[in-house]
Amino acid sequence: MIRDTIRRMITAAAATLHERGELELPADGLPTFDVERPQQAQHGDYATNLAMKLARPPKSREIATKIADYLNETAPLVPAYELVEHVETAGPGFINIRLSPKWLLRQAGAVIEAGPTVGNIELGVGKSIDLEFVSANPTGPVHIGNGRGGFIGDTLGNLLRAAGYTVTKEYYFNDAGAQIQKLGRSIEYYLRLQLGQDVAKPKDEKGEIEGYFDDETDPEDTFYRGITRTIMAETHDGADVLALPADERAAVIGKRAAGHVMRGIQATMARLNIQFDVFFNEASLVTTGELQAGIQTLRAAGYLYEREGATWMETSRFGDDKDRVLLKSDGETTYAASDVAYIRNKLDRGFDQLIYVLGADHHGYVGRLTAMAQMFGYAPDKIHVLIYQHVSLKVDGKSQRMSKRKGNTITLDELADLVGADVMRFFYLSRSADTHLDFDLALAMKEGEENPGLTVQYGHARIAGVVRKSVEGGFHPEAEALAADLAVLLADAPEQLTAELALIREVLRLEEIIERGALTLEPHHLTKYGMDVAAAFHIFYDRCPILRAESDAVRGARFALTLAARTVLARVLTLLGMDAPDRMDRPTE
RNA sequence: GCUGCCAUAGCUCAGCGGAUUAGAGUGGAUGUCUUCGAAACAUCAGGUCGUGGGUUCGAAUCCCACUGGCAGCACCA
Repeated sequence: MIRDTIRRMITAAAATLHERGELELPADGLPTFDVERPQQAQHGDYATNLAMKLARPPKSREIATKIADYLNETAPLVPAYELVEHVETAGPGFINIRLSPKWLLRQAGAVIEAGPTVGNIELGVGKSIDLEFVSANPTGPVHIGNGRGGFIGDTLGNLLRAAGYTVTKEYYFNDAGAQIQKLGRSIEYYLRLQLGQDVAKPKDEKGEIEGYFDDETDPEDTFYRGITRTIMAETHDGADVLALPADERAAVIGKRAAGHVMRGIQATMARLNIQFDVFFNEASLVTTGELQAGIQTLRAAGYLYEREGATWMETSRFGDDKDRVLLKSDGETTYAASDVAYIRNKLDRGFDQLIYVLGADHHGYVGRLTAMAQMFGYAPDKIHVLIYQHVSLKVDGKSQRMSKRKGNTITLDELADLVGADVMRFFYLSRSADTHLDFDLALAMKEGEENPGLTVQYGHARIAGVVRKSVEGGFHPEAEALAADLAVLLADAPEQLTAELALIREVLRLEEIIERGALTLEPHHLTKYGMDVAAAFHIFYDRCPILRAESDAVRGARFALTLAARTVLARVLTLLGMDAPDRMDRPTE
């Protein structure tokens, strides 16, 4: 990576100056310093604050000058530093590094040759990560809130893979426990209704209606009745299941219904290109005995105790704010019990890190998860929890909490029908996970027509169009590009050269974007970057004729820039889980 | 009460302790197609970075308090 080279160069310069006695360093060596992209292009390609870390102004200015002078002397002599054009100092002691235009342009070939692996780095090579996201209960369709976790998780996984990690994308289905019974009773109600029986909706102990139902105020909401029809078709109009003893009935129907819901969720995920390697079922923890084994282990380790008839685990010993109930007073396991078994299952699979992408309503989970890992003897820093803030729905300019009861829930499928998967992905991924997402449907639909993400796709399609046209005209873009010497572009008109250099600079930033996204677990930088690359290409395209370039040599060089841009745009779109189209339908006037 | 998150242009949002002009998209104004795709490009207008302190040579960025908003604090899942 370019930035690493710059950093090594600066470090070496400081060391050499120190040996010569021209630079004082603290006893514990070089302080940590930043190598960053200045906000303003006139300050060069990279800037470092090393001198300011070593001393305060005005002394920092002296140090900066010493280092800059040294670099200017040595850079031309060291082959590895050929990327540097000039080093200068500015302000309170910044060292600004300007890259060589010739060197920059010549990187295009390597980008094209890297193809779909462009931007890959080795940050995580040899490390494995389990990445869990969505994990919505199989009791109903996934809504636009679950979608946020889905898009963030999926793209984060892609990003981590690009950074070299081995990533398992995982979905945990809570297909055991009370909510499945509840689902069973709800479907049983609909079954009996279908059969013309006189039944009432199921109720809890307090006599309140409890379960999962279609919204009766919305004639299009037939989700649970649809599931019911499917089950009727499978069970001789329900006869097979309704004949069961009462205590088994809810479980059997619930399990069957949950299976259908799960397949529906999987279809929704597939449609949105949210990919998973593993769909893990909570129920399997029971059948394999892992649930009981986990409890045994904790008991043997002395982390369990009885209080008020229930069995608790001492998670507070490991930093959780309170202890958690493992077994209820009626002997049933809690959700936390499954969590314990599941986290152990994951850790025993040998992952170096477990990442959870969770909604803001789960932020109290962090302490509990790390405590659980420690109870099994694993280090707490193996657990990383990425919290995304909630999605609320904006109706008539007012945001309100989504509520099935109020009939203002939107499912992911409904939204995908309206705007399409690519628009959704870009819309969601443009925002940091920390921001509250007020989903304005009217705005999303408008953005669907005029979406920044489409500009990125259009950039890719536009390039594909140029390539098509070139081939039709008898040219060989790829061969010409790889044979070209881009240094010929240095003779271009200033306005053109500026656009060409801006484009290659943008293209070469991909590795840094991937590194940053992987280190901070923030996939949203990719969308911004995609727009930057697309914009750089569009400006280049506007100023620099490709096919009609003034000479064969210039044409070849511009083919190289064009194909490098295509390579990076395709990669970014793929990381974002979007299509990289070769053509797009023209918008209607 | 305790914990986490948010407040930046009309709107939706970036902004990785820095550089006398804080960015993008969108919306507004005005130009640019007999030319490789105008879903593009160019120019202009638009901001007390919620408020008040503090740390620092330097704060939208770090710390504290406050205001407003969201979420959580179950023998629910």
